[in-house]
Amino acid sequence: MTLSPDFSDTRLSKGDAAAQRVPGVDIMSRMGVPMIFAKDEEVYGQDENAELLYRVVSGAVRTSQVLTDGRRQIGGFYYTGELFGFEVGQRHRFSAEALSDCEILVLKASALRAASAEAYDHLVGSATNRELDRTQDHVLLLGRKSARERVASFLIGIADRGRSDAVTLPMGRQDMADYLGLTIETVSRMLSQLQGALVVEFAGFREFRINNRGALTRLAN
Amino acid sequence: MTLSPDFSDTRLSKGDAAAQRVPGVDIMSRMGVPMIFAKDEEVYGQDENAELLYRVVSGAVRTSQVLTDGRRQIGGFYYTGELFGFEVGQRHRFSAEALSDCEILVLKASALRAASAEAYDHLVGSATNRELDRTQDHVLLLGRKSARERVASFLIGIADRGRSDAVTLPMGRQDMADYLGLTIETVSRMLSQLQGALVVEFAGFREFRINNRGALTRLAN
DNA sequence: CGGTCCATTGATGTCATTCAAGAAAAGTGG
DNA sequence: CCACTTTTCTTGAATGACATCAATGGACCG
Repeated sequence: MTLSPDFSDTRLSKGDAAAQRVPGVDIMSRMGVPMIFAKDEEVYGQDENAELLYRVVSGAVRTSQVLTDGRRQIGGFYYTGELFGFEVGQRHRFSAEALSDCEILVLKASALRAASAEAYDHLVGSATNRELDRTQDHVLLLGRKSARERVASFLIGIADRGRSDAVTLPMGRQDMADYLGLTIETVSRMLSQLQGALVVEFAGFREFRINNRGALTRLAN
Repeated sequence: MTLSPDFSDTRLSKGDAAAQRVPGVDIMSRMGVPMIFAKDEEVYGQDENAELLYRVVSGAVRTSQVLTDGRRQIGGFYYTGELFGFEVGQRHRFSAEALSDCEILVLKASALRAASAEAYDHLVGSATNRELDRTQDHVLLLGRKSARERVASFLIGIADRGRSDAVTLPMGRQDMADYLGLTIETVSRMLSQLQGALVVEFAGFREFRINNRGALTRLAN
C-alpha cells in the first residue's frame, strides 16, 4: 500500500457523479486521504478495529471472512463511489482486499463525525441501510437458491450496476464462487449452461453480454 | 392483532433489565403502543413500508422472506427486549411474524425522531449495527458451513442468550430449518447425531441441555 | 379415545462437490 | 515478439451430502 502522489487530488476534485448526488460524500472527498492498493492487497483485516471509513475511487474491493480450515465466504463487492468498512466502533467481521489495483479514499470516522455530525449520520446511516439490504438478499440467495439461480442472480446484479447489456466482470471465478457459496467448478458449469441456453454469451472469461434479460431474471427467481 | 388492555403499561413501567441499560429504550417504552399478536400472526409484511419501530416485550418473533414458489428463508429471531423492523425509510425485505403469542411495543419512527433525534440515532444506529453483525454471521453460516456445523452453531447461538446450559427452543424444527437453509429432516438428523455423540441431550422436542460446550463450539467451527 | 400436528427414521434420489485431466489465457524472460 | 511457465478456467467421471419420499412414533387436544 502506498499513499498516492500529490496529483491525486486533481483526480478527486473532478467531482464524479456519485460525489455530486450524495451530500456528505464531497466532505469525505475533501477530508479523506487517498491511498493506492495493489491487487489482492489487504485494506483491513478480520477482527481489526473499525475506526476508518473507506470509499472506492477507482478499481474494486471485496470483503471476505475465512474459517479456520480455509473455507472463505465473500460478503460483497464494492465499486467506484461506494463506501465500505463502516461497522463503526466494532471489530470488522470481514477483511477487505483490493480486487484489482485500486485507489481508495480513507477517512477517520471520528474526524468526519467531529467535522459534521449531520454528514456523518447521513453517510454512515444510508450506507449501513444499503449494506443491510444487500446482505439480506445475500442470505436468501445462500439459504434457498439453487446453483443456477445463484449464478443467474449474480449476473443480473452485476449487469444492473451498468446501463448496458455488455458487462465486464471485475472478479475471477474463485471470487464468484466464494460469494455464491459454491465451488469454482459449479460456477463454471452454470455459466456454460446459461451460455448454452443462449441467455448470455461470453467473449473471454470476463466479458459477456446478456442476450435475454427476461429469461435470466426468471432463472434468478 | 389486538391492542393490549390498559393494565399493559403496568407491565411496561416495571422497567426490565434491557430498558435500564440502553438509553433511548425507556423513551420508547413511554411513547410506544403495546400490541398483542397471536402465534403465527403477521407483525408486518414483505414489501410493506417501513415506518415503525418494534420491540419485543414478551414472546418471540421471526423475520422471513418467501420466494415465489414457497421456499422460505428466515432472517432472524428476536427475543424479549430486542428491536426489529427498523430498515427505516425503505420497504421491508422480510416479513415478521409472532413465533408464539407475544406482546410487542410499536412506535412510529418519525415520532421518536421528533421527540429526540439523539435517542433515535442511538437506538436505530446501534440496532442496525447489531443486525448487520448478525446477518454477516448468517451469511457465513449459509455460504460455507455444513449441515452439522449449522445446527451446532445454531444451538450455541441460542444457548449464549441465556446463562444456563439448559435451554428451551422458542421455535419448531421447520423454523430452525428455514433459518439454517436446510430441510426439517436434515435438522432432525443432525440433532440426533449431536445427541448420539453426547454433546447435547434433549428432553422433549424443545428442551435440551448442553453437555459439552467445548465440543459443540468446535463442531460449530 | 381418535384425530391432528410435529418430529424422527429409513430408503432412495439428486444436485453440487471432489478428483482429475486438459485447454485457454496471462505472465515471464530471452 | 515468441517460447515457456504459471495461473485460471472448463469439462468429465465418481463420490458424497443433503433433499425427497414414505412410513412410523409421540405429544397434544378436543
